[in-house]
Amino acid sequence: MGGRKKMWTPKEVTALRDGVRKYGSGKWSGILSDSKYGRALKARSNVDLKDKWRNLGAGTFGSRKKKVLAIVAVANDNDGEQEIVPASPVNDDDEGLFASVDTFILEAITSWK
Amino acid sequence: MGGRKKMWTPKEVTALRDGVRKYGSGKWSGILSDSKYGRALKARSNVDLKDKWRNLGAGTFGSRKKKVLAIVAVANDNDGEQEIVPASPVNDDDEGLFASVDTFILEAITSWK
DNA sequence: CTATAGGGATAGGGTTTT
DNA sequence: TAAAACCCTATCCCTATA
Repeated sequence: MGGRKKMWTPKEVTALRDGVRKYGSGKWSGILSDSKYGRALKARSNVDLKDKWRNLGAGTFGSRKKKVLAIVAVANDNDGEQEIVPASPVNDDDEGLFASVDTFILEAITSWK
Repeated sequence: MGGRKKMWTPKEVTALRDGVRKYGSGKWSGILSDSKYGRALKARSNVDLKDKWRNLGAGTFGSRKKKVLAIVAVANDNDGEQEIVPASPVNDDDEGLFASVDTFILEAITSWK
């Protein structure tokens, strides 16, 4: 029995949230029947949508303002070994560049936990 | 606060093994409901059974083996924009690049101490 | 038969204790 | 440091109801 739990991807969550905005909470089959959202949710059943929506509402994902928790990068050291290191802006001018990375990682974190 | 941990007795382990032999791995509540095995496992919950079966190392269930570290890199593209790219092959599916990179980042963060 | 809501169970990662 | 026991919870299952 491998991989019983299929974690929701940010893409799927977005499709679900957009679907609920259009059809309303509880219209799971309707959302799946919509080509725009159903395509991204192909691997999910109407019950799956219901369960995920319940979890989103009870949890902290919500619509709150998100905070950056961490920025990481992978670098090669002198021995050619790859390692994960904290990545932060070198100076103020770099903040703009890292902003998009922050958002990217933040989306990953919030969808993960 | 002493004695928080209740070590499993040989009698309990035997009941668990016999129960799994009859009902199968994953049927924890079923095992507890069976008078033959549930009696010896009265002090254990279904989650306890799951946890014990896992650290008994039985089969492929609940392997604690660590996943291969996913690697990502932060790079500058031709326009000078910063972006995160996979540093190892991505298994292409219909989720697209975003979902794949997202997974890499999640695993990187998970492994990051 | 199809669909949703709600309660319950399981899988897998994380944490604590020995 | 390792291993056993325990905790957290996203995901999945069962079933009453319409």
